[in-house]
Amino acid sequence: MQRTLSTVEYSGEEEKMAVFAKALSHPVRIKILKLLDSQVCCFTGELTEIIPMAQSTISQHLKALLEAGLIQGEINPPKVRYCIDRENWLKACAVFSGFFTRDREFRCSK
Amino acid sequence: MQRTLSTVEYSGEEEKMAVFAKALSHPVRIKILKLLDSQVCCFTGELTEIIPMAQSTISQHLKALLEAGLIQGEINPPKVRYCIDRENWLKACAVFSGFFTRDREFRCSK
DNA sequence: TGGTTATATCGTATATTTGCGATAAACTAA
DNA sequence: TTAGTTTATCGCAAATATACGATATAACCA
Repeated sequence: MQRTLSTVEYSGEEEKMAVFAKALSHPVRIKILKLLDSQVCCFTGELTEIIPMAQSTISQHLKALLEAGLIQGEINPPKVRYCIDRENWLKACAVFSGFFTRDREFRCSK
Repeated sequence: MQRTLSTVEYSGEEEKMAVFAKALSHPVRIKILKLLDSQVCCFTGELTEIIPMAQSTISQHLKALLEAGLIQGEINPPKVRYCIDRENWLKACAVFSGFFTRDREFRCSK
């Protein structure tokens, strides 16, 4: 990609929100988060049984969610138990709520 | 990309949220929405003065926001006045709030 | 040690996104 | 009609995302 010399400046909030939004920009990642949030499942294997996608693809999506900070992985050999990263979940919730409601009313509780 | 025969099924909510999230997955689009929301500017030209990016690139991002339904464009020759699509804005707000708080407390007002 | 299980990573192919300059399109004004 | 203004679209190149199968890794058990 060609790029100009001048770079656009973004606030921390804008960049953080873009990272969270990118993690949420694929429906299968939303589905995974909902499954984890509802405690229906925790292990990768359970996800691969529910979602008809290659195991490597699921693993790739889990990595994306990990890197965005939305989930945590706890190694439980030979399995890995995934769960929502509540701290960042709240952060994401606050970022989106703040964005959509700005100077207007907003609430975000656990 | 290779694809298996079986396709993953997504709910309307999951797909709608992914579309909104994708629109929000680039910091410059977040910045544009914030500028439009704060009424600081409305015309494409004003955005190109504030954001150091090629006019064609800004126009491209505006198109992405239009297609996601987050903004509306009102032709005012030879200019185009952009503004937040409040109806879909509220829809997006509800989708994200619902997602992040699920069975827990949540509020989303204009 | 070797085999099993669960998950991650690699390599690859294709699709999509992002950015730019150049150009087209739509309209106004002279 | 012609020129000017503003915005959209085209064409291209580079980067990133998405999906898969194959393979590597890590831990356990026999």
